Amino acid sequence: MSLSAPVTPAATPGKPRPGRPRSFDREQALDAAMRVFWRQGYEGASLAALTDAMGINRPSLYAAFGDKAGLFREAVACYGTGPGRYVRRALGKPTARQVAETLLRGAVAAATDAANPRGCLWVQGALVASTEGEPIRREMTALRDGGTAQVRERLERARHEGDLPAGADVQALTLFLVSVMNGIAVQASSGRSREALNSVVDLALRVWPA
Amino acid sequence: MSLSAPVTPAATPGKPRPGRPRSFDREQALDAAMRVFWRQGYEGASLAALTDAMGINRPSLYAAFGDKAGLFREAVACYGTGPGRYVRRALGKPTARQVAETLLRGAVAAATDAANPRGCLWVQGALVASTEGEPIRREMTALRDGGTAQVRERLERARHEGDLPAGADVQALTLFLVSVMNGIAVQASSGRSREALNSVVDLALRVWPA
DNA sequence: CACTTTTCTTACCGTTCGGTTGGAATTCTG
DNA sequence: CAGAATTCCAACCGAACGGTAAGAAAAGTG
Repeated sequence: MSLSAPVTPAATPGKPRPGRPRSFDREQALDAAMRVFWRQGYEGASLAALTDAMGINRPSLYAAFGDKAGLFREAVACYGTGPGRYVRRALGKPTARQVAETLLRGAVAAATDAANPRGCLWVQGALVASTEGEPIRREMTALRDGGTAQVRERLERARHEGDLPAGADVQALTLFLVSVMNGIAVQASSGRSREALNSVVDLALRVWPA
Repeated sequence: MSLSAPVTPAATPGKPRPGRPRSFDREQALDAAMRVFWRQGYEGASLAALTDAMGINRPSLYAAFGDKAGLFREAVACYGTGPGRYVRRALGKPTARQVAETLLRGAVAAATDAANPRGCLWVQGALVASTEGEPIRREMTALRDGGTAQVRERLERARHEGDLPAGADVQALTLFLVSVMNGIAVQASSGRSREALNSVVDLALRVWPA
């Protein structure tokens, strides 16, 4: 196969360090791992499935990412700057309604993107776990709670800015928003179409005060 | 321990059959298994965890339930006649709004019952799975889809009965309802309080046309 | 009391799990 | 080129996985 590149190309040409350069692109491998965790969950994703998708073997994985939990954490972070980046975008929108709409439409888009697994890694990555995976499950719960808190703070600000009615129940609105997003993720994971889920968003937005 | 009953009591005194009677209550063991699947999911629940919670050993489990998948299917059915029985109750309500409210309040109640694991077995029992568990995951998706279809048919009927506006988008309303229920399940599984989730229901019901 | 039927118990089966070891390969440094 | 540093690869580790075999134990039936 004279078509293939040399067996050991410097994947990240960055700076010349001593020692043999790694033969794979770390970010690319991480992206592949993210998709496996996305489809199979933290515990369902076996090392064999991961290394297979990443195109590397076990010791390389451990050298680059520590262990399975470390790889998962990085994959989740990678999700946040990739498919989940709509959350940060939404929080920067000028009005509360735009925040809500961007969150909901973004959740639908991310969870039904044909180029990716269906659903949401934050939700289905570790919704339940065996006793062994329990720490990771708690981490994911905490991560989701952190996101929820950011949304609540954003809406709180909107209320002070008069962007939401003074009497609006920000806590309830936040939880409603996040719950619908979670429901959309479950539905998308079950195969529901993007159009169907956007009609759910249409209805959810009717709740919005302003 | 003279307090304990005989080592092998006829658990289901029903009809005297030949052979040694089983020493455990099948329904009680099934209930215990259901809780383990509920907490850990289909794949996360190990045979060791199951037999431990059920108070029986492996061969007894296999004799009574076939295999792990068979036990899971029975546990899911048991959930339907137990914690999930609110769905059937909701479908029998006279008005569409009562159907919706019973579904939503029931979802909150079932997912936050202190006597049970948090969340919803239908959702978190097999939301994702490894390739090995994929058939079970599909079964659960189909089961949820079946429930969704029943809700849609019920609302369709309500529309024909004039209980919903003639122009109401029944499909969208159904999906909205089920999505919010799913979101509530995810939130409950993450530890959200019953009161907080009932405030989500309050908001969701504001969408309701009638 | 045998005899049949069913369940219970112990111990085991092969496979897969997450993780590691040791040496060959590949690079930079001198 | 020698030597240090790092990675890659094959093979392996003990533990846990789902599932089963074989025989002892407990009931009904003559």
